[in-house]
Amino acid sequence: MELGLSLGDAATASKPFGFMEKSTKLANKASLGFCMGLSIGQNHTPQEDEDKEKHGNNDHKSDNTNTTTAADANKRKSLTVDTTDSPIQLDLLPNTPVPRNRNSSPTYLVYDNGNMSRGFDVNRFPAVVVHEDQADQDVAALSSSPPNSATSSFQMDFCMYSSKGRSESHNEADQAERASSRASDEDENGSARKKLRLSKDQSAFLEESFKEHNTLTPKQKLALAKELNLRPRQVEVWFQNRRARTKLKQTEVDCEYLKRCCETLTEENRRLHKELQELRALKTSNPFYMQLPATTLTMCPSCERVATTSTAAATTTATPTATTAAAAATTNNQNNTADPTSKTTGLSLGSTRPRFYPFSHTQTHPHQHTA
DNA sequence: AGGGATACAGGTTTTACCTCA
DNA sequence: GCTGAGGTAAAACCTGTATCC
Repeated sequence: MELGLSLGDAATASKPFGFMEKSTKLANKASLGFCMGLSIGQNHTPQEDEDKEKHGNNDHKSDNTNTTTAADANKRKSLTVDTTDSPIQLDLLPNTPVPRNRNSSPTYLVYDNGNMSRGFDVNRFPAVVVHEDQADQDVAALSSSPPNSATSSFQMDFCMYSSKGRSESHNEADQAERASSRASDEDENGSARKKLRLSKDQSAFLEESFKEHNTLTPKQKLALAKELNLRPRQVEVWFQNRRARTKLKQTEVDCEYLKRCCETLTEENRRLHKELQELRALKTSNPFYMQLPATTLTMCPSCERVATTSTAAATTTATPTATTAAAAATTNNQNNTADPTSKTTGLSLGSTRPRFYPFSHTQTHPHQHTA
């Protein structure tokens, strides 16, 4: 029965990993009670690990086979960001570049419809005390471990405490057995990449941490890893993937919102075209009504704005419809600041929207082209 | 200036698990 | 009930780039 974690580094290989201390810290938390079992067998011998490295095994093999709980079926739902129940904050500012400052975190929109129940913060994490020098050493050894450095040789079983029913525990046992069986088979085959399925509690814990800050300092990473009995690399990967999921979700929401904006604008465009046709028809059928003898309604070819080409003072003689349209256009212009597409998305939809200028004064080109 | 270390984003691959026929 | 195919989410990985020292 092997309990050590070999990281392929002579300096760190002799250093037992955090789980050796037993995860009573975490288990003592009533809300997070899970224990870790260590399965016997299927462990690599040091020789095997050495052989792996010799054969160019340059990825971070995860040799710890995790028990997959029956509750994991719901984990995905809990992990994915729920945008339906929560009030969606459509802050569609352009994607701000991720600051490279390691002490700052990029701002992602996290749709959080739940309250922080524990307010977990690894910075003030009570259960883990990482001494500075120790942390530095561990960080240097474990954080962002380069290829070839993380050939772990232990297996973990994160089994839920008895907060669930017996049948579920039975299922978990079955799944653990299956996982163990698979792991055994794959080990015999050699270099199969094993994927650790994080337990529900581990995921929840990481989620809480992610809500606090979606990037990790090396020490935070180490503290989380120790607390969850994971490798720092796993915590790091989890956060990377989590950020990617958040961004993807945000992109989907943005896309949906822009689609709605497009539909709205299309509808408005259709309406304005229709009104333009009505005005043209009116002008044709009753040219004296508008008292614009030399006026023609033309569309500016460059900006597609409707404009007159005469010198007639038309506003006072506009038809009710046209007046309404003018008022609407004015209103639109005034409300541009409230247009979400022009402000919050960072897209210049507002500036390119066709504006209806039914009548204008003394201008052959009635408007200014703005960049 | 430039080179190494590090962190991250974005994309891809692999794996576990679910659904359904 | 069992089984295999297909789909999906997530873990792990790879690569390029930016930043810091």
